[in-house]
Amino acid sequence: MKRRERAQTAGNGTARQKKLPDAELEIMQVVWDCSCPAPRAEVEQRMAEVRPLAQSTLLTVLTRLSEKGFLRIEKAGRSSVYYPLISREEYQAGQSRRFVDQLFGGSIPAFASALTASGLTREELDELRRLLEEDAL
Amino acid sequence: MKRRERAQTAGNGTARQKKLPDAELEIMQVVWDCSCPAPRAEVEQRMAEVRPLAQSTLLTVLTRLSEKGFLRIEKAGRSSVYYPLISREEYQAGQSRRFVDQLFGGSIPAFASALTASGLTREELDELRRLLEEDAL
DNA sequence: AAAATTACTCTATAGTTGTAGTATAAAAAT
DNA sequence: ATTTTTATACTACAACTATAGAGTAATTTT
Repeated sequence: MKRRERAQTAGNGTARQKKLPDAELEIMQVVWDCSCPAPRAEVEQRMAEVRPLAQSTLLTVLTRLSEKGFLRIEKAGRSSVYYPLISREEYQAGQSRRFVDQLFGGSIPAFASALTASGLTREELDELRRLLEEDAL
Repeated sequence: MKRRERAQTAGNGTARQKKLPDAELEIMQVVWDCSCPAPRAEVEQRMAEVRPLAQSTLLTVLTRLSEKGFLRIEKAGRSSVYYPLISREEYQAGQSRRFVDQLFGGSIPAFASALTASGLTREELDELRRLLEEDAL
């Protein structure tokens, strides 16, 4: 059984944005937290604070992220730097859409109920409502 | 490297609810759509409408779902019926929480922006806001 | 220049997911 | 009782994920 070839883009476009597995997302988040481009040392250091991983593991995952088109790895002097090829915000937006579609079949009422029951506090829900209102302007 | 044993519960509780992979979620959705308990024939038929799969594939995934504690499989006469051990609403609520935490680090403003930029229409966003307001009562 | 350090690549392995062929056992039909 | 049908279980396997050890090449230190 052959499966899909890896998209080289990872970008959004009209096609469905691919979901990153947990470990890859975690590391992508760290890269997004870093300066851009992100020097290897900074990625490594921040990662160590979040969740210690063998260096080779981190490097392996970064390579995968670049194969999937989420990062570009570039040599800067002796060491590497990492350019995110999709912004955190783009990824978050794309995944939000996917989430509503996949889990709720696009139903906004179902989504709203789930948020209400999700364990978010009343304050957080109020804040969300308020921010949606602002953003609507 | 040994990895975590499968939780037998799948329920919510305080512990983090495990995320189902795409194929399993798709089938779980079909089961939720069925009468409860869901007769095998009904599951099979509805699944065929959504996305045709070899019968053995469907059965394999259903078995996995039961191993993960999301379903109970029971014999009813000659054939099986499936009891969801977690409701669709519980699952949706748990995953919503996980989503906000994992992707936005719990940040409501980031979540709100992502929704705004997600491609949901203005009407859908308004509806969401309205429903959150209602639910807050 | 030899030794040590650094930075990375290659290789490896166990577990997960997606998908399905084949065997087996029970029941129904002839 | 034999054949056919059903219903399910067992087995399989390739791609994907999580994780890391070991090797290698370049750079710095002594």
